[in-house]
Order: sequence, then C-alpha cells, then structure tokens
Amino acid sequence: MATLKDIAKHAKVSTCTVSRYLNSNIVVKKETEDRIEAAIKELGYVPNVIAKSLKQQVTSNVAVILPKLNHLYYSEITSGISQTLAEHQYNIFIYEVDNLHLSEDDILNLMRENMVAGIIFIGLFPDTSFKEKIKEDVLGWKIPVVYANRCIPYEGFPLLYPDLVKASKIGTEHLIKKKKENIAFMHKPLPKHLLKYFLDGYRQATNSGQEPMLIEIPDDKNVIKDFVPKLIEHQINGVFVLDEKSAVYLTKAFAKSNIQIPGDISVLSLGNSLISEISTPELTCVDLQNWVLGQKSAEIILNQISNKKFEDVTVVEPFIVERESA
Amino acid sequence: MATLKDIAKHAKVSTCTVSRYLNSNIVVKKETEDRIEAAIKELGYVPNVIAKSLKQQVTSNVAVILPKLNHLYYSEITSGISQTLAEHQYNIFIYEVDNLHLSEDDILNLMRENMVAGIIFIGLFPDTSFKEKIKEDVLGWKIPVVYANRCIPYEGFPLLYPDLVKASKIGTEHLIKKKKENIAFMHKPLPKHLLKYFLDGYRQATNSGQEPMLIEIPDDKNVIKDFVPKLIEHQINGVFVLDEKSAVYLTKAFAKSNIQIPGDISVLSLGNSLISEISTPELTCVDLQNWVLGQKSAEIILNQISNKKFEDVTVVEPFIVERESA
DNA sequence: TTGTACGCGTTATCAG
DNA sequence: CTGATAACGCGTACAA
Repeated sequence: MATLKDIAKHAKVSTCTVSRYLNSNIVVKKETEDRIEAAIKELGYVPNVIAKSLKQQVTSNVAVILPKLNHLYYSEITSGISQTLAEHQYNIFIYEVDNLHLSEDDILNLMRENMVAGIIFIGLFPDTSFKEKIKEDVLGWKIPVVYANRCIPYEGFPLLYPDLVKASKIGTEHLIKKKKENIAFMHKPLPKHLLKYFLDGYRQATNSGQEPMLIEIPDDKNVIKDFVPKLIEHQINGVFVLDEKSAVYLTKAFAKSNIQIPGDISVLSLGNSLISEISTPELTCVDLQNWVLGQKSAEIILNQISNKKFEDVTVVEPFIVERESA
Repeated sequence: MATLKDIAKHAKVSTCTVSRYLNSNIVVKKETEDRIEAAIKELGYVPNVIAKSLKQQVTSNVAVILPKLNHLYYSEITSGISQTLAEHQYNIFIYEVDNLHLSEDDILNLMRENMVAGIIFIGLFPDTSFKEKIKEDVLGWKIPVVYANRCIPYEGFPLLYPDLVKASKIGTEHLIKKKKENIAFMHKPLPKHLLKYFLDGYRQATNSGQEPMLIEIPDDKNVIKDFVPKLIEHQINGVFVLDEKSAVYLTKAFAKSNIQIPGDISVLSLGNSLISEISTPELTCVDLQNWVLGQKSAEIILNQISNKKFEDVTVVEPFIVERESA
C-alpha cells in the first residue's frame, strides 16, 4: 500500500505538501499539484484513515447500540441513522445488545477503545443500566450521546421519542370520527408512565375525564383470542392495539369469532411497518415515523460533534395511516 | 485519557512491560502485575484500538455492504453476521448502498481507507458492478471477501447462497404430498439461470420432464389479482410464490374471489419472515435460513482472516415450515 | 523478567 | 508556497 511518503517521494515534494494538498484548501503551485495528482494515480494511493484518526484523536465512526437488528422497528430507525450519517461521511458501527454477551461496561469500553465519534442508543430496555452509565461515565468522556425511542425524563443527555400522547389522541379521534366511541386500549405489559401518556391522549381527544377500557395482554399470541368475549361483553366497538403484531392476532381472533372489521369493531394499531400493510384486513394505524426518528437522532449526534446547537428532547410527530381496519 | 505510557509511569515499569502484560501470555512478575493492575484501575485506562490498528496494520472491523437495512430479508442476514462477528470480538460497519450516494469505487475505497478486516457483500443487484470490482481490485488488495445471497458462478471469491434447487424440490414435494399436483410457480422478473434452478427442483420432485406453469408477475401488488382467472382456467391447485409479499397479496386476491386456501388452491411461499407468519391464512413456506446464511458468511470471513480453510461455495439448506396455506 | 528506541501513516508546528 | 521534524498511542526488536 502506497503511503503519503511514497507519494511525496514520487512527486518530489515533502509529505507535508501532499497532506496539505489533500486536506486543506491551501493553494499549491499548479505544477506540483499535477505531479502529486499523477503520483496518486500511478501508485493507487488511498489515505489511511486509521493514521489520521490517531493523529487527530477523532474518528468518523458512530456507534449504534440496539437490542437487535432483525426487527423492522429497529432496522427502520437504524436505516434513518445510517442514511443521515452517510451523507456526512460518517461510518456506522452496529452493536446488537441481545447478541453481545458483554456487560454494559464492556460495551461502553468498546466505544472508548474505538474512539467512536458518538453513540446512539436505541430502544434499550429499562432493565439495562445504560441510562445510568451514560450519566455516570459517558458524558464525562465527552462522547456525544443520543438516547432514542424511550420516553424517559430528561437527565442530561439528548432524548428522542415519538409523541405518544399525540399518537393516542389522533388514534382516538380517528375512532370517534368513525363513530366508534366505546374504545378499548390493548397493550402488552407497560410502565405506568407510558400508559399515562396514552390515557392523556385519549382524554384530550374525548374532552372528558372518562377513561377508556384498558386490557393488558400477555406476550403469548395464542392467548389474545381469550380477550374477545370481554370486548363483546363491554360492547367495545373500537380497539386501539398498542402493538402491531398483537393487532394482527386480534384481527385473526375476530375473524374466527365472525366479528366484522371494521363493521362490528374497528381495530387500530400503533406502528406502521410492513405488518400493518399486509395484514388482512389491512390495518389502519398510527405511524410513529421510525425512520425519521433515526434521521433526527443522527442529526443530533452530528450537531454535538460539530458543536452546533441541539434540542435536549426531540419529539417526533405521529400521523394516521388509514387502511381497512378502522 | 490515560495512555499506556501513563500506566507505565504510574506503575514504575516500562511501557513495554505493560503492553506485554496486557496482550500476551508472557509471564510478568506477580508484584509488577499488581502494580500495573492498580494503575489501570486508578487511571481508568482503556487501550486505544486505533493506535493498535495502525501499528499492526489490521483492524477488527468487518464491513457489510447491502442494499438496505430496513427489510427483514437483509436485516436477518445482517443479524446473523453481527452475532457471529461479535463472538470473535469483531465490530461491524454497515453500508447501505441504496442510501449511499457513492460509486462502487468510492465505496471500496472507503473499505481500504478504513483498513477493514473483511467485506461481506449481501444481495447486491446484478446492475451493480461490485462483482467485477472484486475480481479486478479487492482480491488484489488482499482484503477477505464474501459474496452472499446471489446465486452466481464461482469466479475466485467465496460465495454463499440458499440451495434454490432444493427449495424448489421440497416445496414441490410438499404440494404433491398434499395432493396438489397441478402446480404453478409465480415469480417476479427473474434472471433465466435462477428460473432454471426452480425448474430443476420441480423436475427432481416430480420425476418427470414436465414443466410447471410459470407466471411472471409485475412488481405492482395491485395487479396480482388479475392472474387469478388464469390459475382457475388452468385448474391449478397449488401455487409456489417465489416472493413472500406477493404470496400474501395472492391470498388476498383468492379471498376476494372466494377461493379457499388450501382447500381449492394451496399457496406456498419462498422465505419465512414475519410476513408469512402473520398473514391470513398463515403461510406455509420454504425457509431459506437467512440468519444462518449471515452466520456462515461471517465464519468464512473469519476463516480467511485467520488463514484457515474455507469453502469456495457454501450452500444453505432450506426447509419447509408448515402452516395453514398448504 | 524488564527496558530502550523505533516505526506504523498521518497532521501540525515551526521555520525557511 | 514548501520542508524538516515532532507528535498521536501502541507493539516489538533488540539489548540488558
């Protein structure tokens, strides 16, 4: 591999001249420029980013830490990040926590060892202690950080998440518009404060103090059908399912019980991945804009890196995608 | 940031001793070991991978080049890669070609600049010239390469892909076992040689020279229903759809035409992502083992890196996943 | 068992 | 406009 030194020798200039020609806009005599250019072509020179990073004590690599990649939810966010960073000539490192048999400390040490320019944490579960480690350690290391897709209170590092109150509000409004006013929210086990957001959105949409029916469903998809009688009994005619996959299994259960969607009961799902699109019936849903969330996460990292201003908390606006189910 | 030198000074030894203690199994006197350990703790030392890479002229970073990430097909493969590489302390760089507005040459230069330890190309379309560039350039640079998920003839660099002949064979066999012997293959526009694999598999399963009905469908999902009459007319009772999403839209079209699945016509899809699982009816499919493909790709890269033996062509075995549709 | 000194490929600081 | 030289942090001959 040809190095800068080789180019310099070949073009009969000093390494420093070559370096300046390549990196800065400082003018170089036309004649030497040509000689350098020729040498680069001839020797097939490619700059060595590693050496540059060592010298400048910075890399152009941003780490993305997420539970797993093979899930549309995360891969869409990651894709948004990847495109945005690529536009700014940054590379992205992927760390799938579920696959990495390392402690949080070890993972964060990996970041330091590799001198990453920034870290984007996506959708990490509360049972990881990353949040605490960021406060205790990462901020001290001066590594730019973004914590995406978890609605948590601000604690000193930039946060991004979808506006769940608004999601709940526009979802409820949509159901009401469709004359489905007896609404149930179905959700997997959820932290209290998240549930509160959904209730707030519901209240804003209904302009009342009344609460929707809340049904907590287990993780087992086969059990969802057991909740159908309860919905019937309470004369529910609109269900907002806060999990796309569960929404699909609910529609399957309805089909088996000969309940018409949306005739008898409307089903609205939260999230707009392929799942909602190909389900039968196709699911009306609240799109949380995962890709945009990723894009904005990347922008905030970039702003931190270049010492520009950035928001402490960024909220992404959801919107309704109307299909068949509601 | 504390450096090796700082540790050495603090522990009153030379940098070389610290380095050896950290990297090799060469014995160090217990007493000095303790002093070094203490210094590392006290100063919060983390080795600098960049400096190490520069010195050794190798990184532990493997690049994955793929069309896009937000697609279950690719993200599953990538996840397999990521887990396997992580187990060997390698980091993964992601490059989404569809998002990267760079020429093939520029992308490959990125690889060289960053001194990646290996490159995994996944599912790149024939209209990219990566294949040629690998032969012309990358192999010459001595960067380990894997070309995954495209059935192409061997041309000097390791290939991985699913066994499409076998996929076709076991799919056909399954349909026949279910007494669906009048079979149609539906597929999006496909290179001739790929189509041949499917025909071969069909012949192996039927033990005959006869050919299945072949229906090429356009990319537009709304048009799939237009092919239903043709299937009826030819008394097709088993359809093998070589694209998961199309399979779903076909089942939707059947539902609208009151065709029972699998009663009237069985539907078999190629690929086993979430799509097949949540579709109604749930799709019986041939699983191509994307995750395993990724895993094996990573293993081959690792073997190249460590100068171990590796296969030129690795074929991943598909298997049937029986659900409702066939 | 330990230490000295050099070089990996750059960029930055000076001086010319 | 250009060049010599010193770092960046580490590993490793070679010497002790």
